[in-house]
Amino acid sequence: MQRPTVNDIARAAGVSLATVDRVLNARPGVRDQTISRVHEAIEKIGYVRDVSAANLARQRHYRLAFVLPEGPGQFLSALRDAIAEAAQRSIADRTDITVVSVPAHDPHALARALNALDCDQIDGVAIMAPETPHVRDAVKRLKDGGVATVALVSDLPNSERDHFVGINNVAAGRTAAVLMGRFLGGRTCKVLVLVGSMQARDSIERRLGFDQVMAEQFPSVDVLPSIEGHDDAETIGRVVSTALDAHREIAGVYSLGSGNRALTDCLRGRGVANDLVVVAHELTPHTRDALNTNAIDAVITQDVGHVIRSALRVLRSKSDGLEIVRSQERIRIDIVMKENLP
Amino acid sequence: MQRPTVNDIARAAGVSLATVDRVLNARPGVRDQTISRVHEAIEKIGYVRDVSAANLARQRHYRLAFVLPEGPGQFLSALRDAIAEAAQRSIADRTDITVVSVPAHDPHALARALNALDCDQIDGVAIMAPETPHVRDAVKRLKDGGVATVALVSDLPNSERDHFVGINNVAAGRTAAVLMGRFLGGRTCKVLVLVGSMQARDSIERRLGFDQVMAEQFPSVDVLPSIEGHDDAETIGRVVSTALDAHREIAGVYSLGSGNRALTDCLRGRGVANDLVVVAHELTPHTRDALNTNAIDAVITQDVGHVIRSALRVLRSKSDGLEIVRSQERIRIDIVMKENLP
DNA sequence: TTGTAGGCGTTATCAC
DNA sequence: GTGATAACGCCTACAA
Repeated sequence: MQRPTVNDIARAAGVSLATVDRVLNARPGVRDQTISRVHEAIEKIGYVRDVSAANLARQRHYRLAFVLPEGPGQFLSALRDAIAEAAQRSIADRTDITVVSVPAHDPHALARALNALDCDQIDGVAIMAPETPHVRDAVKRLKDGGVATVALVSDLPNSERDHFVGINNVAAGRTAAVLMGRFLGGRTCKVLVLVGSMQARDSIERRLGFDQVMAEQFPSVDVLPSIEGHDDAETIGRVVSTALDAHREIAGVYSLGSGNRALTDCLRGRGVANDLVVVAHELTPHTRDALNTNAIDAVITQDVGHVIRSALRVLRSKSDGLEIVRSQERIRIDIVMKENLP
Repeated sequence: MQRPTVNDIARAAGVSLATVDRVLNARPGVRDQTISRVHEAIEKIGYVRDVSAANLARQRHYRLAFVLPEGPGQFLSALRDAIAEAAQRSIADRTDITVVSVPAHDPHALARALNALDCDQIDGVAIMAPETPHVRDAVKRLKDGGVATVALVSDLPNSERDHFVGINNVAAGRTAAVLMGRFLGGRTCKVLVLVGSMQARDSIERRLGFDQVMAEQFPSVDVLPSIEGHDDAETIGRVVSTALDAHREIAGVYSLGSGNRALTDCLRGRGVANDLVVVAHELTPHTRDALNTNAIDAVITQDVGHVIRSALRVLRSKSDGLEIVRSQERIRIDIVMKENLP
């Protein structure tokens, strides 16, 4: 009652191992008649290829790289941690993972880093970066060099990446809006929107989705123009305070980038943290803590572990020329509140 | 620049392959001195065992079984589908999966099915069933027979199961309550609670968590006693209608079991589907559809794919006597609304 | 067009 | 205690 092997096929079809292998791997040099005989045997005894054994024999190793922006930020550290953990596990799985860090907000350094990747030394790359012409060119070079490429967290829609691993940010913004609107409970009021920088496409998309839903479903809420915090604690404190002073009717804050620590500090400092409805993105130690203390009401996030594991699966499949199961690689938009904190 | 193998260790330590293997697998019959010599070599050249090769040589096969209640129900079908998909993928992974269906609500049939499992023919079992003394005994028998056992979706806290794969239902109920309370927006009103049968421990726990939060945070909402639908469409329609007639102030419905199809049909029939705040459990084609048509406002769910894959990982690890990474096996409480529908 | 033989990294069964 | 040596299921020269 063992699982059938290539030997069983060979015997059943009355041919040799090599012929079976040629058929299995669709290699040339076999008569059509023999091919069908082998296929029949495969069907009949229900053969399923043992992938590990195949990879072992093939000496297949996957050399993958992650290109990430440098800098702090708890989301990035979480991503790095997830990569480190995956790398640890993957080493037993004939997969070597390298992390390339590039200075943030430096398109040229990014392009240099991407162009420094040797297509012959690498099977796949996951890139987290804003899209620029340089990046597009670099991705094209990788593709031409036969390297599988995925965009990570932030899509590169106009580049020839093989896949995007991350959430739909318009939908994420819409989700934030529904929570905000419903938590505000139909009040006539204003909502502050805090953003890192207006440039980032993620922020633009989230804001877009947020505005759509607020306009459609919660017309009594006035969504103020975005204020930019530039990922800087002091700046965030200042602009948020200024806005709160200017608009007394503010009942909610939507934070769609990083800088949640500075935001909640500011709100706590003014003693309004528990009164305002605050919706933020990305589950980090800070936002987790803020949920626990009711300074943030809901967090929209994506599971970084899933993101990384999906990227790895996709890169391996693509570099083998296999198709992926798209449904399985869809990253979910998670809603986290104090009560369902993982 | 290849990855080091057992041969490299053998050469570096000046011993044979067999000795290296004995050390690697902690088998007896090696001098302490030799052991440390080998360990040093392993450290020095940074060896990591190739799991696929090991499994290949070991001829290890995992024979796992899922014991599930019979009957319809979209959650169960989703679970079955997920198992089928996992089985499909696992066949290439030396794992054979069997599904055992037992009549629902029949403790003796369940016990018989569990006792029919041959401990020598099976490595692990995942059980989805209510806990009874018979089940406890059956689980004990499996454990004594060296079979790994996990409880699936519904815990068996007093049995000697190795692990529970599923969500904390008290927390799930609390999550439902926060959404319900906040979506009701501070109104003074009543909430209907619909349950399949009051017996199921999942339902009891969810109701418990729900009541906790409603009492603590939303005292203006009156949560009515549970009404039982017994998973029967007609019954559900009747009891829900009766309750709605009896209490005009009902503004929300919490459905904590199955029967969501009948519930939404009833609400739609009365034309109140869009006015009431409805929170339900488990994402199925019906609840998905109801979210899209605004008949349900939020669904608390768990990813069945994750549940099954986690169960498989845990069963494999446990049957190898390995410890699991608990954090990685934690199933999340997912909140799904129309806007973040996967 | 087909077959033979050896090897991938690990484990297991023998001898010594 | 230790070491050859033959599997495991598959792939790939090289022969025929």
